[in-house]
Amino acid sequence: MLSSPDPQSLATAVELAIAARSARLGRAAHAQIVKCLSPLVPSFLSNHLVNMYSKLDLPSAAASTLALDPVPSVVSWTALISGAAQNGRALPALLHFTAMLRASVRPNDFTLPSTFKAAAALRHSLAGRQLHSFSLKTGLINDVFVACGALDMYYKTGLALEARQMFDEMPHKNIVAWNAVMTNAVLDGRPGEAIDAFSKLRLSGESPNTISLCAFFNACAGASYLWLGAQLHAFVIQSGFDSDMSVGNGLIDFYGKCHCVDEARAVFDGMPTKNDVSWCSMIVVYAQNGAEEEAFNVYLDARREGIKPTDFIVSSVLTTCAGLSGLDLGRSVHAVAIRSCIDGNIFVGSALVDMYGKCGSISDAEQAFREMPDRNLVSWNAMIGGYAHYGDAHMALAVFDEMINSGEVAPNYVTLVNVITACSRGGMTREGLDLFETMRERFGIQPRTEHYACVVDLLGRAGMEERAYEFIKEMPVRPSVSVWGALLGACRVHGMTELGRIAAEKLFEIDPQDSGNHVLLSNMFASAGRWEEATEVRKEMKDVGIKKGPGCSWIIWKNVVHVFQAKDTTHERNDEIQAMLAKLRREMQAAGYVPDTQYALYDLEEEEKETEVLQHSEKLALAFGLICIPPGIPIRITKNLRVCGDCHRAIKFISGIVGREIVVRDNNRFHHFKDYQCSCRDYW
DNA sequence: GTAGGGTTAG
Repeated sequence: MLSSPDPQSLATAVELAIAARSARLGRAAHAQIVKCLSPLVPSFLSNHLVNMYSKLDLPSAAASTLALDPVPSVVSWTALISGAAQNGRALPALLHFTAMLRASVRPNDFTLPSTFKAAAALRHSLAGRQLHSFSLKTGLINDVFVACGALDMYYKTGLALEARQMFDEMPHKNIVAWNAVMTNAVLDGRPGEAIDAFSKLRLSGESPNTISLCAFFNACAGASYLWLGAQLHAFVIQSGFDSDMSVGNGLIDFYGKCHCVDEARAVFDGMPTKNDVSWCSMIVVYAQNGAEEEAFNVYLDARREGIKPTDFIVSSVLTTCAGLSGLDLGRSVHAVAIRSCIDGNIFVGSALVDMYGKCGSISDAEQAFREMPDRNLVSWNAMIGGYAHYGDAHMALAVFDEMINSGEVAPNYVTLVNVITACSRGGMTREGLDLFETMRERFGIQPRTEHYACVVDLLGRAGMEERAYEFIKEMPVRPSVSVWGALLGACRVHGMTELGRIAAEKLFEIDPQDSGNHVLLSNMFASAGRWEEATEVRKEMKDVGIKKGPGCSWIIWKNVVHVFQAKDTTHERNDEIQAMLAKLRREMQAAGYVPDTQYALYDLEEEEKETEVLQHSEKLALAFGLICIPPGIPIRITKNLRVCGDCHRAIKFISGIVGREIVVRDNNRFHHFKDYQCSCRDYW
């Protein structure tokens, strides 16, 4: 007969399974232990096994292994509790702790930190206090690990005063205590306090470690302290910390939040090893700095590198797709989410609702919303925002009522912005005003400047510009750019040139460099035939050195973004596009279309104006779409400015002539064109 | 043999 393996080598096999993070190896080691040593499995092997199952996040295997130990030791219990706490199962962790006490096993200095962590995760300050007094009575609080656990727990349960007091009273402040102070200051939105703690830490003679550095960069990112963070980056390079992955990830995020995209990329490219967090951070840097295409490319690179699409990555990329208005890209990411079994994650779900809403597929947004296993405030806001974008005020209000009645979550200021915007787009002026006037008493939400802007927009769209102006004059807070911008936009649509000029001048005062407002004013004069004033505004822009961000429209076809500017002839299929435009012009005119040349931007002869409006970017993009997208597939165009009035009329005609569905998303809302009609019913 | 503080998203 073969000699059995000795218990020590069996323990080694269990440890190897942990190191390899392999449940298969772990189960094999367990089977071998049972085969060789049953029924007398020594307690120390039982400890190893519980630890192994806990670390591999197999909670029921861990619990049943412990249950089969006739005398489970403090080590087994501790492994069970810490496994639960580390893997986000805070309530089971606390339940194990009480079960341990009931079994008359005394917790030790290794048990308490994990238990504090569980109480902190549950935001349960009473459980935390109870654990704290337990630590005091047993004297375990004198252990620095236990004290740090209590400190962190007090911060996370919102008792910052108790936490500070504990910290001040600690006889020996180790690096973990300092780090807990810093990370919690950042989490609670007090980056200055974290930076302050970092300098005190250095004065105390303690050396910062990678976690202190992460917290520091995080604080600099939150406060946009570019200079301070860049200085510490130099220190990081000197001290060799830059090869650490977490520090690198923190640096990427820091530079991204300070809008230094190239620096973030340089850190990313220079990292010796990258993980999913590094890739995700890089995607977010591009997405949050207006480079959605680049963000999507980084995602594709990550997939090619074999990076697992995590819930973080997928929700970030979905936001990118929303920004690009890339419905097909978004759908493909949705498929990835399903295959990776993360479509039930609340972040992913909300991002899906948001993406489908912003890409104009409201039924998909609704479906994604209804299928979410859990919903929170952000999910509801995304759904209401989707209907607002779509211009369906009735559905936005219906979902809003459903949210209130469900009692799941209370609305916040974003919710109110979305509902009032929906009322504005859908022409429900009375309902929108009612919501604004009662939001404070009904929902306890203080109106912010965003809400005032919504109301100005609401009145302006309904043709009540003068009333909107009176409303602005009576505002208790200083009107922001968006408030005056809403008035200017309304004046442009309704040809209220004089009031528009007042709004524009206020805008120039607040933000003299913004090109959009100058262009809007100039266009308004042009529409009114006041060419001299229009030219004057343009000239002023040139003199002050304002660069005009070009208006452009784009269309995504076969994963390629095709961008067009007005009068753009640079596209490789320009000849076909021009031929298509000429053909459309003839057919539209036969159907009764007359070009609306008030939207031409220059003082030209009538015929030249007609040619000018024909070359607007949305028409070029549409012509391109008609050439390459097969019949039956809706054509989706996105524009970075508001769609022009002539283009709106023309596209209504074209949708009927070619018998196709055309969806235009401008910076304001969606227009679904079908059979000579638009979903906005010409009210926008 | 068992433990603490961490980077990314809607």
